[in-house]
Amino acid sequence: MIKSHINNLQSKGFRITSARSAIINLLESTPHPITANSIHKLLKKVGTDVNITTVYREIEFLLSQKIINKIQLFDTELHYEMADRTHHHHIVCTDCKAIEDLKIDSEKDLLDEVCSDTRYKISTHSLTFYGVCPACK
Amino acid sequence: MIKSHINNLQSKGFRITSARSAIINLLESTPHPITANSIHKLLKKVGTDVNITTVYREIEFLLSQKIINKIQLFDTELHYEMADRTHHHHIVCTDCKAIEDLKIDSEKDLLDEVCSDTRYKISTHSLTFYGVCPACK
DNA sequence: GTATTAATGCAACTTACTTGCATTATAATC
DNA sequence: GATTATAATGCAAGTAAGTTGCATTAATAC
Repeated sequence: MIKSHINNLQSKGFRITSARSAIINLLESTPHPITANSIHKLLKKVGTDVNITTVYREIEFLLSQKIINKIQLFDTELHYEMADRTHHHHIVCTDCKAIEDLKIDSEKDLLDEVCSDTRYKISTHSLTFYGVCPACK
Repeated sequence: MIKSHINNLQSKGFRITSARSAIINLLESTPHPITANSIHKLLKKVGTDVNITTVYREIEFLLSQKIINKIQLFDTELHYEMADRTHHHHIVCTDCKAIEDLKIDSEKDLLDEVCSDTRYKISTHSLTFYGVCPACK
């Protein structure tokens, strides 16, 4: 049986506050990366009206626990998504701003190529495509 | 004979100020993307002590003229590089913060895969690898 | 129920970047 | 070379995203 993030945190001695569980639930039910601001607004809608500072601190905490990942897209705000999604990338519609997940079949070859070309010890990579989605075309 | 950016701008009726030519020269001689702040500091070193506002406004101008490109890396500052470099990506050392250019042979296959998978009209994409460079390993 | 301390809210701060406006300086024309 | 139009600039103030200090609140252990 797989332990939930909440159970895991609890067993590590962290407190389960309404902000904490609400943010985890929100990110778990959001199928694309979202910003701190969106998290704040969406929590408010659901009745969990915490301070934006708390949202930022909780994001920092969840990052440190490797429960979520930070993502840079083309604008200035950082986005976040659950870390336990299987590895994928993103495609952003420059028109309607939709963000979709993307799986790349040829990814392993790509990584091998870069590893042998650069001699870097690569820890992570990000690949984002920008374009106009079928609906906006 | 290929016209320089300076000549091109001049023939379009834009003025060639010391800030403008210094920033173009700096970016042309810098083999990796740099931030507005770095541009500001480096200009100062060379004796072109312009206001940071001017740097930002010049960046905006050079972007609008498609002379430079804007690049998002993992941190909060935007980076800029000359747009006429042949298409490439970046690899960032998470230790010494060095940024290197990267060419990917299998890139066309990747693009074809994403195009046919998503039906997006893809305009651009960014691919960045993060890791530890050979010197820092 | 009490005690401990993690988590929170608020206000003030920082950083990256932008805007308004008065001034300066490039370059076209005389 | 002087005059002129206006692009470019500097300064100060503003914004937006994110951070920090500190006093207060509340989750959990006992």
